[in-house]
Amino acid sequence: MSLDDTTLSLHARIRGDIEGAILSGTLRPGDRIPFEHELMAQYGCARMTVNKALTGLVEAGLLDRRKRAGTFVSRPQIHMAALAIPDIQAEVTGRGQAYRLELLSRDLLPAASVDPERMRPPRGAKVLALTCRHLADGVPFAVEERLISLKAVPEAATVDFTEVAPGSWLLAHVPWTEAEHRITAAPAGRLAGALGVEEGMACLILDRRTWRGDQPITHVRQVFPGAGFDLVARFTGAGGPG
Amino acid sequence: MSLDDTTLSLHARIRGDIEGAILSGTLRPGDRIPFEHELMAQYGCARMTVNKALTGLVEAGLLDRRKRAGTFVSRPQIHMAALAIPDIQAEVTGRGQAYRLELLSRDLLPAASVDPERMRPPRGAKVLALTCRHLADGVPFAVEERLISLKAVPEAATVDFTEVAPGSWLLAHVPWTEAEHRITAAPAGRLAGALGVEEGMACLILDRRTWRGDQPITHVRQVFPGAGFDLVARFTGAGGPG
DNA sequence: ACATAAATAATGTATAGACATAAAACAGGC
DNA sequence: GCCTGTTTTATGTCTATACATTATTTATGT
Repeated sequence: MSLDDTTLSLHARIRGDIEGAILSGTLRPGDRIPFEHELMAQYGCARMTVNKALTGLVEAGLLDRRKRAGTFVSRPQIHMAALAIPDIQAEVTGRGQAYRLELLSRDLLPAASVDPERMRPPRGAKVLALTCRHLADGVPFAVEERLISLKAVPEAATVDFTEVAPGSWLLAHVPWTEAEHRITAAPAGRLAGALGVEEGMACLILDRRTWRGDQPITHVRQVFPGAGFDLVARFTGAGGPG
Repeated sequence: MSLDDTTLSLHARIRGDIEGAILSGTLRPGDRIPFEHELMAQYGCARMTVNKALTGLVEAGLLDRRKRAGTFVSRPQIHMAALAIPDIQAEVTGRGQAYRLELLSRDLLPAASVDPERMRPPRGAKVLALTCRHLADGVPFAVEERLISLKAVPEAATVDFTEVAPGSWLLAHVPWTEAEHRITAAPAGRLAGALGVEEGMACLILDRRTWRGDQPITHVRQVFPGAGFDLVARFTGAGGPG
């Protein structure tokens, strides 16, 4: 089962063997895998080493363990895929295109005047409202309206967002604990005018809200022309297709 | 820092303390946390116990460790959010609406005739091609074109997909290791006609491909009318907003 | 038969110690 | 200064052992 082991620690090799057997289908959901003392004998190591491998696979969601009963292959239940939070600036420059940012508006709003559908900042907090246009090789390809709670990110008030895109800056500086994405298709309206597309053209709208604990950090609505822009999510892990 | 500990194991408490300090912002990205021997003294336990807590936080992506240098709070780099793979059937019935499936076409294709952009099945494999329409309370709201590699899922050839939606069946029966989603906005075209929307109406198109190892399992293109249908992805974890 | 108690067998947690490994710090020698 | 070894130090891995916990099995008393 195990391949080349010269570079791998033993617990990583045990883990890899079992993971491989599960992902290849040799071990199927519900199957019991050998007891710790059997794996000890099989690999000629201490129980703690086997235990470390199995504990890791439990955390990864591949195994379930029950005292006295044994260790079993989990039934796939995490039907999730990862959607990369698009860092527009990094993606454009990563493709070798020239990225340019235009700051169309910048306002400081009191918390009370913020649409609660978009963000519910704490009472009395100030909110920075930005409207930006993103250009690749001089051609506009995205417009974004963003709210940033200065209660959560006070440093944002002093950042020059004509140089670095607000999304890139936030990605690098502020950790979040919760995020919600909402993806919609809609005909080009008010915002899409700045993209230079025809009225009524199908556009992709990405709403993203992030929090740290209970505190809202940012809300952004990004509008992309439907033609030529996809959101791509790629995921490696265990689950079931649908 | 630690709250109630009566029910938690010591390594879990250490881990929770550090995780809490990171998520609350007390510890910031790049900060060094105490050395193992300092945490040993602080919690009055063995190094292995501290090590187990820290190793778990490394696997969770919250910490980075460098020999000789110490242990540091990770810079948010996992800019990912989870996009639930939509189980259309479960979602509709979960909202208390009546779900109905219409199988518009069912074909068995040789591997060679499959568009390689959609799927690259192994030579000689047969591919099941399905076209379905999903209805909620009698109203069509999604159309899907799906390919299923019978090499990967031979049982699919015998399933009656007029009863259970192919997505739901695959979710329950077939594990995958890799998935790719591609989300596009486009005006209603050929497929969207079956939705009963006007020509040119903005639609949301979701392409999903899944693999187990190198082997392709399924490709599906689902078309939703732009009005009234969002994809929502919610994620709890550590990262940075953008 | 049936409820209850005890033995058993698996995982869960923790320990103290040992050696390996890698990167930073420090020394010399040029 | 600059390069090159050497030492130091923190993490990485592994061991052998101990006791705790929990679900199952077996034994026991009525």
